[in-house]
Amino acid sequence: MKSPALTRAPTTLLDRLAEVYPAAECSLAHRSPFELLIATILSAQCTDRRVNLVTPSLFTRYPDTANLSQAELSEVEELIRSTGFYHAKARHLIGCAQGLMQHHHGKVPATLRELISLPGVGRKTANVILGTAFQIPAMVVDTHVSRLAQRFGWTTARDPDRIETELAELLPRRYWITTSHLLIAHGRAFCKAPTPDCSTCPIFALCPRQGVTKSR
DNA sequence: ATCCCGAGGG
DNA sequence: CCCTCTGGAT
Repeated sequence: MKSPALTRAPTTLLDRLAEVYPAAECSLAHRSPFELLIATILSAQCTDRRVNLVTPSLFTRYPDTANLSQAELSEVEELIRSTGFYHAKARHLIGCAQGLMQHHHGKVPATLRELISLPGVGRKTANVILGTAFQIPAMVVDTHVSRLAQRFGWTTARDPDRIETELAELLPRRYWITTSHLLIAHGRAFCKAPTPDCSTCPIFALCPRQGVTKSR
């Protein structure tokens, strides 16, 4: 069945974004589900670059779920300090590992419900895991995706859950995770809050909103 | 000073 | 819906 909304699907814009950000999808794809879970929890309010700085030593010290589940809190805190929010994140990492050991045979589950029930895993993190590690259709809605979806006129909703629903209806399932990664990449590079860099934006010509948003 | 690829808790 | 948690980049 073909939804009328699907005709609004901005395929030209997405194709162009895919050209501009060819690596957007695979930036995290090389990680195992375990490593991706850890890296995604660490990425809250923190850039990838800083996450990539601490993960090597973290994974060397705690190669798998069993090791991490028995980690000393203060030791984990020290290893991840530079990513910010380290106290909460360290507790979440260890709590996740313990949850995986107790309820999932030490492995990362592949359902939204099970993922969200892990400490420190919310809807955004869960969808990153599903879409990127398990190739299950998933729409990741973070602050970038919300902002760009609004600027592009794909939604008028503010609530992330509603935005997720609307984008999921707007786009074919196989585009969900790709679109998420492309919007995130573009939101970081040019379409920033509150003032996007429209003058150097590589997709300005295709932007449904060009010039309307206050920009530089 | 101000802002980050969030989640949990009040 | 609000607040808090954190260091680092700009």
